[in-house]
Amino acid sequence: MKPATLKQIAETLDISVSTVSKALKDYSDVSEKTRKLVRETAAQLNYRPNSFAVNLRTKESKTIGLIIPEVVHHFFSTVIKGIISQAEKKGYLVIILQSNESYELEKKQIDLLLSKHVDGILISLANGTSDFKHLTDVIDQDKPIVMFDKIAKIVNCSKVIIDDRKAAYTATQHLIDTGCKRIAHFRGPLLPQNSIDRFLGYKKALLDNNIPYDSSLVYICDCSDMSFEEGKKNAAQLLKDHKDVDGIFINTDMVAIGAITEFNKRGVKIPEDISIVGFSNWFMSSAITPSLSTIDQPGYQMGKIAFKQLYKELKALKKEKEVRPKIIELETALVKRDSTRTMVSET
Amino acid sequence: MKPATLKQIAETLDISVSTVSKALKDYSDVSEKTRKLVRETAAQLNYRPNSFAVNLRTKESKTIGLIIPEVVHHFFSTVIKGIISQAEKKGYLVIILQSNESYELEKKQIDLLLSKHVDGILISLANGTSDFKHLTDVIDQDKPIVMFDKIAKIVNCSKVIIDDRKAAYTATQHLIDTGCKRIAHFRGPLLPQNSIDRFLGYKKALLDNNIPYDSSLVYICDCSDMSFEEGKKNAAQLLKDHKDVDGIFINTDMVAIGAITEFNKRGVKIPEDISIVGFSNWFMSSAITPSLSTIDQPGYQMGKIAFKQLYKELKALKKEKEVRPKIIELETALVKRDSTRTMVSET
DNA sequence: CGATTTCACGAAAACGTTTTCGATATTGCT
DNA sequence: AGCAATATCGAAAACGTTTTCGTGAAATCG
Repeated sequence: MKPATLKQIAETLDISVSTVSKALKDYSDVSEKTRKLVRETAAQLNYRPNSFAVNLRTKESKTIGLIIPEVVHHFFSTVIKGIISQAEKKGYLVIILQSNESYELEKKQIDLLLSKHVDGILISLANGTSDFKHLTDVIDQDKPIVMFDKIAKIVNCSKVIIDDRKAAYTATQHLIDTGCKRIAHFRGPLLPQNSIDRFLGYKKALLDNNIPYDSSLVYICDCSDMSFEEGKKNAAQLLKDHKDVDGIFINTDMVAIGAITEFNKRGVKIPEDISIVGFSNWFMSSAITPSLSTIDQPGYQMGKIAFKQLYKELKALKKEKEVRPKIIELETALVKRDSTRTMVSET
Repeated sequence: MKPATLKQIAETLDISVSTVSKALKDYSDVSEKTRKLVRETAAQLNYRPNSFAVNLRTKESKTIGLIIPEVVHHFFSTVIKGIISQAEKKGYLVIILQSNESYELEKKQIDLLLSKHVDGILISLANGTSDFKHLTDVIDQDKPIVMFDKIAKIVNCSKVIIDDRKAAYTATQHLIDTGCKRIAHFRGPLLPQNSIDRFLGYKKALLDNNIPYDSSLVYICDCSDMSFEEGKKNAAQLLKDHKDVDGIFINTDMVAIGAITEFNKRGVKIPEDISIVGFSNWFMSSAITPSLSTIDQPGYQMGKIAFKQLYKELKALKKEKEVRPKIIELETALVKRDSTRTMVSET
């Protein structure tokens, strides 16, 4: 019933444990004959190496930790999928923890992972995180850590990101190119780097086009699990505050869809009265009416690449090689749909 | 740099390893004085028990495995969230694997988890799974396994589910109550139990109301990642085949939203021309226009309860107690929205 | 044929913990 | 004082593996 051990194989064949171990691992100093014998009886006894013992001996668990702000989120779950599929290919399993966008929780989760001795950590930062000691602690323990999407520039580790500023610039430029003159921005929370960068990209695009930046056109939303509602609320508020706005660049698709729903309800025509560009290319963006122009953010690929980088560092560390942090930037793309007008030059 | 061990604490205090271990675990046979001393130096040296060694000794990893058909899925990610939040409370970590709705992969994932010696397994079956040896194998190894949502009735283990048949019956009855006479059904794949049960509930509701069952009104969709498209396609097909249909009960919200999108595009009025009830109460159901009447399926709670049951069995097994499988049925609720008419009695 | 190399194997330590069992020292009691 | 009971500790085995090192036998070579 219980899985067999090396010792049991050794006893049935009347050889030593060491030889059995070596036979199973194709060491050169065991004859072809006994090697075959060992393999056969191992199969017979349904031998499975006891991973606990292997871990203890080799000091690695072949397991990595993954911390994300929120599991129930289309973008993040896509990233997760990319990570676990890639990890599995390399024989790694992944333990998922959630920070719930809380710095305190994030710290606790890191601690949990360290105490479980994962080989490395993949993390996307919580919105609330502004102190990074818990992260540098990981690095100090010689455990590789790579951040993705929501990163901290200041921490010296590998990161895989997109160029949020550039993407936001492109999005805003698209609004301008299609004739928008007065463009609002629904931005994300104040702390996270990508929400800052998207804001900056928006601002720069305005200035480059000689459109004055007006801070009263910038609305904040938490992007929590209420983002759809926030989108509706902001849209309603915007209609009250600024009747002259004819375009909005919105920090994330879910909020944008909330806004569209609100505009639809109030008879505001999209894109004629107001054009909208979202961010992420969430699945629903193509389903809503009108479909949402947005920035495509390659989640699956981001997960895949993040793991690949971690894996590289894992291997390097094993060979005692020095690893230098790498910043990997993934390409984004503007997806033009029905929530923005066609380009003037295209008509 | 490297974490301290019991031995190091013992040496600095010039006592034995055993005493240190016992002091840290509050054994009664160590004096208050040394206990305090040990705790202090442990903190000083930043001691962390080596989980590999603990695992080996105690034969448990405080880790469970979770296998789901698809991570990028609103319902499942909600379940995942319920599971990890509950597991964390009890000091368990969870390793997530994906079956991609493939039986072969599912088998492989189970094997992976067993070889990693997880303490128990939580699983929602792949659509393709019709043989269950890989699951009974787990039970035979005395590892607890509990299924949720997509289960196999035949396997003798705990399950947490909803009453799909009843919920589908309620949904269909709601269509009838609001005046629908000819009701179609977009069903899920043929194998999974819940897709079967939902179909049966639909059928029974018809018969109980003396509406003849017409198999040509039943459309199948895979519910893969293309379900939105499938919804559109089925809706279009339905319009071609049966102009007289005035209500549809749809296996899952995503497909229903696809259908709504298609109907909207073709000018079919919902709920006047065709009423629709979905299944799951996916977030977007309340966002789409018209908002979708649906069956609320408590994903978060399902995850929570599934883990709780597994935890119970884990504890029972530790005490060598016999555990008898338990079937836990969660309540669903009909959520009435704008895709169905108001009840005749309510007007 | 003696010396050296190669081959095949085993003994044993090590990883860091937990737990049983015994040993000493202290206390309480008659 | 003598004895039992209790408090406090340590030695050591065990969990199952990996890996180093040593050893004898066989093979090779001059």
